[in-house]
This record gives sequence, C-alpha cells and structure tokens, in this order.
Amino acid sequence: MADHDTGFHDHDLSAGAVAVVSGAVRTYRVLNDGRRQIGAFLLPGDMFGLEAGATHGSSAEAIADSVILVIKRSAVIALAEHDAEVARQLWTLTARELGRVQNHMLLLIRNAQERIATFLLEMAERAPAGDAVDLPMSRQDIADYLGLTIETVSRTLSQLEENAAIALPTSRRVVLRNRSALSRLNA
Amino acid sequence: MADHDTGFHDHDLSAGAVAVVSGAVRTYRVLNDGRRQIGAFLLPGDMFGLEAGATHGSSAEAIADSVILVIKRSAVIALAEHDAEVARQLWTLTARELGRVQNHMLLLIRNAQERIATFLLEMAERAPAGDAVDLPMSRQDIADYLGLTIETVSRTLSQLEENAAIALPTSRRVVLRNRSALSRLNA
DNA sequence: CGGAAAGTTGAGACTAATCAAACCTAGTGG
DNA sequence: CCACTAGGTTTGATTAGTCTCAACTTTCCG
Repeated sequence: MADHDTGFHDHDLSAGAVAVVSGAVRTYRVLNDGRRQIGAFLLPGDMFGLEAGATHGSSAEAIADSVILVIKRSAVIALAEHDAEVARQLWTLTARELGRVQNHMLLLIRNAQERIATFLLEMAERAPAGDAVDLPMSRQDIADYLGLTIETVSRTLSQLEENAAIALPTSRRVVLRNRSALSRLNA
Repeated sequence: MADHDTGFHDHDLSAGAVAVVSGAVRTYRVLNDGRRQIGAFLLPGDMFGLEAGATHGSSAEAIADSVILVIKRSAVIALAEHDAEVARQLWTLTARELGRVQNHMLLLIRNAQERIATFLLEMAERAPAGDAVDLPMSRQDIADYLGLTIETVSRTLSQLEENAAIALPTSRRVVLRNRSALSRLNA
C-alpha cells in the first residue's frame, strides 16, 4: 500500500497521495497562461492528496532533498469502504484542508506586507521552535504562494528588516525580532 | 432534523447548515479590520455548512427574499455514524467544496477583467439558460466575492459593455453577447 | 577562482484603490 | 400624477501599491 521515494520530481497526484518524512514539498497548480499558484508547503509529517476525489489538478514536487511516502489512494479508499473510522478520518482530513485553503484565500485579498507577515508567522508556527526560521523554499516559491512577484517579496522582506520586525542573516534564514509587529499585520 | 425559515438574516452556521429552496444566499467571513470576503453565492438547490466540523467562522445571509431549509448539523453527523452511505456523501460534499474554494483562490490572483469575466460565466452556468443572467446580488457583494471594490466592478462591467462582450439592460441584468471573448479572459 | 543561479535594489509603468461627484431607480408623500 | 428622497450605481480625478524591466550583488558549486 505504501512505497517510498527520495528527491522525487513532479508528481501529479492522480494515482497516489504523498506523506513527507523529511525535507519539503510544494503543491501547485499551473494556469493556462503559465502562472503558477502554490497551494501549500508540506513539511515533515504533512500529507497531501487524499482529500478529494479530484484534488483539482494539483501536482506536488520536492523543494529540497526529501524522503517521501507515496500512498496509493485507491487502497486507502478501498479501506474506507469497510472501516468507518478510516472513512471518518478521511473526512476530517478533507475538512481540515478546506479550512486551510479558506484561510489561504483570505490571505490573497491582503497587501504585500500583510501576506508576508502572515506567511512568516505561519512558517514559524510549524518550525521546531524559537524565533529563527529556516525557509526551505526560494523567493519564487514564496511569491507563487502569496500571489506576488519575487521582487515584491524581496522588497517587503527588506522593509520588515528595516522596521526591525525581522532579521535576515541569510536569504533563507529569517529571525522574528518583533512578533507583535508581525501579528499586527496579520489581520 | 429540518426546519424552514423565510428571509433569514445573519445565520452563523455553528448549529445548522442551510439549503436554499428559493432566493439567494451569500456566505462570508469578516476580517478583524472589517473587510468582508464572500465565499460563495448559494442559489436554489445549493447547500452549505455541512462540509467541515469548523467551516472556519463563516456566516450565511439571505440576499433576497428566500426560503431556506435549516438543517441541524448534529443530526446529520449522528446519522453518518451509522450509515456509511451518508458518511460517504458528506465526504464527497466536502471534497466538492474544497475544489470550489481552490478554484476561487485561483480567481483571486487574476486581474479585474478576468475575475469579472469568470464570475459572469460562472453565474450564467448556474442560471436557468440562455445568455441573460439576473444577478441577485449587489455590486458590493460582487466586489467582496472577487476581492475588488465596487467602483472597479462597475467600471469593468462598463468596459465589457463597450467591448460588446456583454450588455447591461439594468444594473442587475447582464446579457452575455460574446461568450468567447469572456472565455478568453477566463484563463 | 570563475561562472551561473538566486536574490536585491532601482526607476518607471500600470492597475486598482480612494475620494468625490453625478446619475439613475424605486418608493413615498404631497 | 408628479416632485422628492434614499440607496445603489456609475463616472471622474488622483493616489497608492505592485508589477515590469533592468542593473547590480551575493551565494553556491564546479
């Protein structure tokens, strides 16, 4: 029922769902005109692809060296046919994902500073602990997640650094210096 | 298990879900700063509020004179405990809603013309038939659904009328004159 | 080292928001 | 039946925020 894979690329989720063991994965959809919208960043412990019969054309892709568990969706669904508890958990999983996407939608009607602030707080929440966050993704990924351009992402991070809300020891490492300032932006 | 109500106002969905019999309903969330995001417009036959344990603070509100069925969520969930078919349908419902929200999210990263065009095609698809669409909602509702301002909604509709893509006999009535032009905008 | 890729910064263009005024349209009361 | 009003809508002028295009800087790796 489960298989594993390392550093996989461009997995279309039609056959299987994925569970991230280590590393990081992005899920995304591509519009006709080439624009890419990243739906989620998956960190170790996260799963994706079991939620819907049709996860609506989403694909998944490793960002960094990752260990991934690929799960045959058909097997899980067959299991749910006979086990009410599995069925209930699938529903819960889908409902949770729905809530996450609804929140992400609210993010997209806010301005650049608010989006970045929310993103940083979100990542910090999921990271081990403390105020230092290691971002596994590129600026382009952040941009596609937040509906912005790389330039705006970069500029906004620089602004937050000037305001002493964060520090950027390296481009992939962010230190939250003033969480309440960030929270104020997190409407 | 079900009750009915006419012209209801401001229903918070925590206790019950709703099914629209006639009229129209909007579902929405309000941000801390007062901005409102409309999640969906419900037309006769549509349901809402059974999807998630927590539909994440959404409320529902009638737009026009409506007949609404209010459903006790707890009753449905109790039913699903014992009936696998009901459970499966709840899951399907949630999955479908997830797909809808994902599409709505993609809408929000597009420009005003594209958002309006997509919205009009979406409404036309759900309306009885033909090229004439009666919008049950105000410009403010459309704006809050699309993440725009009323002025931009109004201006964009006027532009589409100038381009002969649509006609606006009255502000609430839209005639699709050139669907392919609208579809071209619907990336 | 040296080159390529990723990230940052700058200047200008462009889209949508904001602020403000004018314009319907549907009710209301004279 | 006709002004009058109130709400929603449209239009206009200006501003603010983000994108685009371009140059420059840093980091990563051979």
